[in-house]
Amino acid sequence: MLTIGQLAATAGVTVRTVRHYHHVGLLPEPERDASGYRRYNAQAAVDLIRIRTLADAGVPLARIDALLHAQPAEFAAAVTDIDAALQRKIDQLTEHRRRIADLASGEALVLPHEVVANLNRMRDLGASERMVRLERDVWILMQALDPDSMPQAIRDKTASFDDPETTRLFLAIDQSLDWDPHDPRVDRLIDDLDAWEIAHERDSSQPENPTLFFSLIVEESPAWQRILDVLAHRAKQRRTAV
Amino acid sequence: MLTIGQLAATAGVTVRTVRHYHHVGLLPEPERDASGYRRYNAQAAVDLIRIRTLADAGVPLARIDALLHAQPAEFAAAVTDIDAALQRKIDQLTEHRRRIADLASGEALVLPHEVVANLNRMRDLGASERMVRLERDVWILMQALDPDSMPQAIRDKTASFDDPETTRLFLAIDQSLDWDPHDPRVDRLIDDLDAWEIAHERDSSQPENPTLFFSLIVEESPAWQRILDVLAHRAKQRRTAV
DNA sequence: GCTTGACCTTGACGCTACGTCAGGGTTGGA
DNA sequence: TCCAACCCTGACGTAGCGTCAAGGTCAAGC
Repeated sequence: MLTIGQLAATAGVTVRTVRHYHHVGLLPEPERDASGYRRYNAQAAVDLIRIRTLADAGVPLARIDALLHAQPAEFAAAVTDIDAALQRKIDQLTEHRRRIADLASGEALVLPHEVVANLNRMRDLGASERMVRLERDVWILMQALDPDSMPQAIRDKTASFDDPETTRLFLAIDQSLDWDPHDPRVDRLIDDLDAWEIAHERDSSQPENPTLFFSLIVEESPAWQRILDVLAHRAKQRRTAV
Repeated sequence: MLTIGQLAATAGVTVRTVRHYHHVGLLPEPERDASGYRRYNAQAAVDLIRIRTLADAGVPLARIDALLHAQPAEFAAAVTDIDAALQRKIDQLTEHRRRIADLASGEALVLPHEVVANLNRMRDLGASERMVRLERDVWILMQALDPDSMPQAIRDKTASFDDPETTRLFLAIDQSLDWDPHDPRVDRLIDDLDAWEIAHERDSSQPENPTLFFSLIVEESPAWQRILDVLAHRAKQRRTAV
């Protein structure tokens, strides 16, 4: 007669594993001796070894019992089924590895290379890290909410760096984030931006749902709360006038 | 401001997922409105999307927070580390698939082909299913406890089928399992087996720890309890005489 | 004003296969 | 008699949420 430790050693598992199999009903509870110790016979050792043979092959515990008593045809079907499940998991993990490989740097985080290049160009132009992060977050939101408009938006943005006036405004925006909303410089910036919008009205393709983009910026800066409000108001007036 | 459902939809996850991230501290709890509802700003949406980008790539949740704030060098190191962990899992599952493929039939369960062939030959000779199962279990035990002696044991067993007397005894053993221990046929069988043992004493390489094998048989048959006892007694006397 | 359906809240169990204490009794050899 | 090594039950932890349960809130239609 074997104790639980001897049985476990025979099958190459831990004592906890044997008790777990009792708990889930995979291996029947044996008789107890006078002190309450479990006592196993040789058949239990054989049963446990057969269970481990399947478990070591990745068969879920819940299916092992049925498999041990299955006819060859059922057995083969179940094995095929389990093999397919294993393959699915492997495919999933392989996909994870592919994606992990794309995560070259923390900032990139699967943003297109052109966007990362644009962000770096912003840094070269003297933009603050805060502005770069804000811009990055806008791109992240856009990719999640409106991925179809990404290619055009990227082209527009890249082209904008070739226009000195746009670049100048961009840097002014960066500076203005910390201004008081009623700083007179804010009013001058609004005028400049309004003029710029009129000049570039042809390609004013708004995102589908601009609310989140706006709030992302507004959350960062009270001045920009006012700037966006005033600009929206003026644009509305223009449309009404027409 | 977004409700939890809107936030979840924005990032393509379930509400439960967002709450889970709050619970583990991955995403900070936002302000509540008058009725106790969570209210999120756009930054929360960006944060959640960044979290999911990593999670979708198989990064464990516990490591995501550190990764989001990591410098490029740390980030690259962590990514390499996580990639290696994924590869280990893939290798493990691949090994499972290899083993699963070996489980051609329930009876085989990774017993060597020669053993399965022997079991089938036993059936052909007229052995009962019970005897076949008993023999199979002995092989299973031997493979677990004393795999080194398997090849020789298999050769011996295979050869034994070519000896008519051994085969006759084997079938007699099968019959005897259900006999009463004091049936006179048991005594004649003991004499026959004793004579056989004497004739084959040269290759009596006992297994290292025969206890489990004996008990496997004894558990099945009271008659065999007596047979093994008597045979062991006689063998001991012979050794003493020498 | 009332109903109804969709949405929100917290709390808690379930899943997989055990690992790992905690707290306490049993055995066997020195 | 002591001590190490073993046994017992009970319960929490793991990873990442899914899925009730039981109840409050909101917005729209009647």
